[in-house]
Amino acid sequence: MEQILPHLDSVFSIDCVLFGFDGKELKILLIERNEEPFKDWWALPGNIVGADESLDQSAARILYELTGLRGIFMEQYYAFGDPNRHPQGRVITLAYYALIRLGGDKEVRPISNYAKRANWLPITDLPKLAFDHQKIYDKGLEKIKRRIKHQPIAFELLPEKFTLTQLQHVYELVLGKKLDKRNFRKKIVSFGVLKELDEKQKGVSYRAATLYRFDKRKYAKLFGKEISF
Amino acid sequence: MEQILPHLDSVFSIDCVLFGFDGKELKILLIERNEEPFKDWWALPGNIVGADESLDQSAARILYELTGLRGIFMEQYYAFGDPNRHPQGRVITLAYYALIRLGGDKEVRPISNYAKRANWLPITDLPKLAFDHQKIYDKGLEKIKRRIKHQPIAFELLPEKFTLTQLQHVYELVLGKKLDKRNFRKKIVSFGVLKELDEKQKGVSYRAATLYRFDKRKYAKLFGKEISF
DNA sequence: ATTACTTAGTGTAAAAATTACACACTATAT
DNA sequence: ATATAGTGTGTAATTTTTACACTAAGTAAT
Repeated sequence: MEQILPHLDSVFSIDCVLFGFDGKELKILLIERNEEPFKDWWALPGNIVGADESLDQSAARILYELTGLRGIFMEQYYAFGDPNRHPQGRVITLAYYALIRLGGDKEVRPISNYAKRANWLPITDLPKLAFDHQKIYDKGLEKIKRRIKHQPIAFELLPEKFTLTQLQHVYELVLGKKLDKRNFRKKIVSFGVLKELDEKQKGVSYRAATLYRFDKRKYAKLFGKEISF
Repeated sequence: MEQILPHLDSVFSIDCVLFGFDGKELKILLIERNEEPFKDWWALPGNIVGADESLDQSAARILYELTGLRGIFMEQYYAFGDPNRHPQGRVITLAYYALIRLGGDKEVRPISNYAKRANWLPITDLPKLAFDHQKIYDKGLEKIKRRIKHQPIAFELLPEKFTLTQLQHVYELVLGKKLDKRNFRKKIVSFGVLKELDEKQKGVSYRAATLYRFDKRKYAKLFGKEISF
């Protein structure tokens, strides 16, 4: 984000709310700033849009630099441009959210000159954020709440193969409320975008659940029809 | 829009899709450009964001300069920033839509140095647009299609007092499909945000319909509950 | 005053979707 | 074998959505 302050009239940046799900909690990736303003505060990762980058490319780059991940689902959702949102000058920022399956292989590796460190923090217990980043985060959460009701974005937070209980768990965390198990299954299956696999969950000390996969083909065919939770 | 091209690395502008309803058709306000690039083409009105303006303020100013109207409902909906979207340099633009009741008092008065003239053109018959403005418009229409299903924005296109048939007409034009009269009335009334007036339509050569008004108070009370069409 | 015309305004039955709700089954661990 | 923890399933009641057509009210013309 707003770490660099060239003497231009205005700066255009992108800030990202990276939502991660580790099987248990919904988290976002925050960086601890190493520079003024807001030194030592937690902030959303962001950066200035490069001269030859599209907006989506820029967002993907920012995410890559911070996590080493590519091919992550990201979407812009709101531009913040209050003249006073940055204490040192005019910075208009476009917010993106990203959805990431955590807890496997890849570690977050914060290699950034303006960040001390980066951490996945549960959204249920966030620190105070720098700039207007609380507002940006709030709007991002709002956005995915609406999105998850109509678009198949929940799968982006899960491994390729998942159980229906895990899927329900994602919905519950994002929507912030409990859902009925039987009704949830009935509905989600009725959309016809899940493929039931001949495979069971492994490594659990109880009856293993059936694994499912999101079937992009079927979804593409449905396109136009509205999914609705 | 992008008429001025200072020698900056990047320019940040706002483009507006002004939807107007005159009781019959849904129209948008387009300007005919007087300068290269795209001289003589039709384009969405837009301008560069001023140094001390918020984004919403800037959008409101652009609308005011073109129409003389203030206090119009506007909302940002998408940022377009392809590096090649403007032939002469990097211009990132944020798109707003506005909803305007046409056909009364106020005339559109295009006083702009870069426009020959401005015209309300029916969305059913639009000319080719400059830059990527077709894409911007398409996305704007998409946006209000979704919005009108969940938020009470239809009223912005109507006079303060309107008939249910007029309201239905707005929905039909935006959604691009016919709706059933009885079901429409049942539903819209069931939301409980309309106030039936003791007043009838005037100046029609047939039975006058009852007038209604959008009741902001009632709507505010419902806030949180979702309207759904 | 009669008539023709145009839109307003209304109800119901069938179908579909949503909700609320509880227990037996399966696998593992001890 | 037993305890434990989560899987997986059905139904009835309610609500919502859909499809559908005629009478009433007012205006205009004769």
